[in-house]
Amino acid sequence: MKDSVEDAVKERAEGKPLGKRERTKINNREAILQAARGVFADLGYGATTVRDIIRRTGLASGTFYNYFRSKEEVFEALMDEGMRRIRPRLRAERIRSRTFEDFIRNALHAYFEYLASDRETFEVMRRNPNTVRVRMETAEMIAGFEEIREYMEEDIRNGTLPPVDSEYLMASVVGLAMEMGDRMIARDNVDPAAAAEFATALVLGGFHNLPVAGTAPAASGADNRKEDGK
Amino acid sequence: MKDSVEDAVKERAEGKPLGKRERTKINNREAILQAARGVFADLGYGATTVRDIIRRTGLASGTFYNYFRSKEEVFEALMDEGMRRIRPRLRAERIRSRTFEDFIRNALHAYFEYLASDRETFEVMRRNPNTVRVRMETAEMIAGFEEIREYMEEDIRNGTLPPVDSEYLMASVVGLAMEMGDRMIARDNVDPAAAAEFATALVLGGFHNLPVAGTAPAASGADNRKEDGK
DNA sequence: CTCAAAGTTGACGTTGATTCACTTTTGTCT
DNA sequence: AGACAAAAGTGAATCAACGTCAACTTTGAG
Repeated sequence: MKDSVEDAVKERAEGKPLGKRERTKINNREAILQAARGVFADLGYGATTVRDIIRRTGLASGTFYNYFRSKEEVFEALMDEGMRRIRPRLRAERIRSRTFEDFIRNALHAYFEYLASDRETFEVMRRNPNTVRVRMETAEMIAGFEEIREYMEEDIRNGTLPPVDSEYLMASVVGLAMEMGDRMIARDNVDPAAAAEFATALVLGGFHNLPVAGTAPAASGADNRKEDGK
Repeated sequence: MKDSVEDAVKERAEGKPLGKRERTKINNREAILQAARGVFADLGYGATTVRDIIRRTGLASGTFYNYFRSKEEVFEALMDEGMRRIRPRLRAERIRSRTFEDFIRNALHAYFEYLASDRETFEVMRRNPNTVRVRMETAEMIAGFEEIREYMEEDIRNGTLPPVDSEYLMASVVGLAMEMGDRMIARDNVDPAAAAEFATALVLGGFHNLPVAGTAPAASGADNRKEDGK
């Protein structure tokens, strides 16, 4: 396709004299992913067909299958890509955060900021004529969530965080962030800082009162009085 | 199919002498939904075909289309059904709850309780060989979420809840509950009470500190202490 | 008992998925 | 440079599922 310039740059940058074969392979893969991003965003995941994707690339239908086995795999690749971009940021925030509070605040900021910047990729999950939302649990995704959970466990071990159910806590934060993120993106003027602030306040305000794992769910005074005055 | 007994009961219960025509219509629809529940749970949403569903009912392919236009519509019907079962419970909790805290606590209990009881329907969203999760934003779903948001607005008006961004708050609670619910269901021994307690503590611990809507979210520094003491 | 309306059936034409024999491109070796 | 083998691209062909519809069956009213 259009080699020369970009590729030459790429070559030089990496010091590796990529052969033309390698280059087109990369280009084709990228072209497919790019096309897919667009089609998914336009038609929604359910409605797009492999052919819709190929059509946008100009490649032959057979070629597609040299790169991906199905549209699902393409979608997976896109999600993975997104997650791979976020994870290093989270890790960075983790490193520079001293306390659990810091980490949550910084991580949420990083997440909403990222989301706002890469809108298109994630709009896949909304922009659906039929309103079916999809989320794929790719290896990268699972690993990302698990990493967050591990940070929490660390904080439990070092006492910054009470010994709560780390899976639930991770799920809460993730669920909250994703759902809020969807709404944020849907708004007219996207304000990641505000969203992050909101989420942070909610999570940090509450985590001290969480029921402590292992203990009978009775403890932690503030709540769990199941309405019985009837 | 199998009329007689059940139907007779149904008839008597409603006082309406349903004709055979009406009855089979109901039965067929139910059979399709039932079959779909099973197939979705077995194969995952993406992989199931309309014909997989029909096959399990013994009906002819054409008949399916007398009831639903596509597998999406079936899925939608299933989701709607779930939501229609939950909403009255939430509404009931709403009525008997005096404060925002009460409502949140009771609603979360109701939700996790329900989820545990109707596992199969919602396992659709997990049990996926490919790990694609789907969620459908049906009219009923949207209305349900909106209803929750309205309760929150009410509480803002009557002062039980500070004037926070109700859409975000609703999204937070919903996202948190759904994600936690998924994990809860995946566990060996499902304990809705524990899940509800966890979620309640998190939400209620935090809502006092939420940034107040309308106020400029201006400062986005590492820590925004938004204490307008109310 | 008769008949029109309602509902069911499954074969059929379409469309998209996936394969694969064949062609073109690339890199290597002389 | 030229020849050749391996890699990659191509699109016609095959296959599966979709959704329709003309023909058939059941229902219920008269």
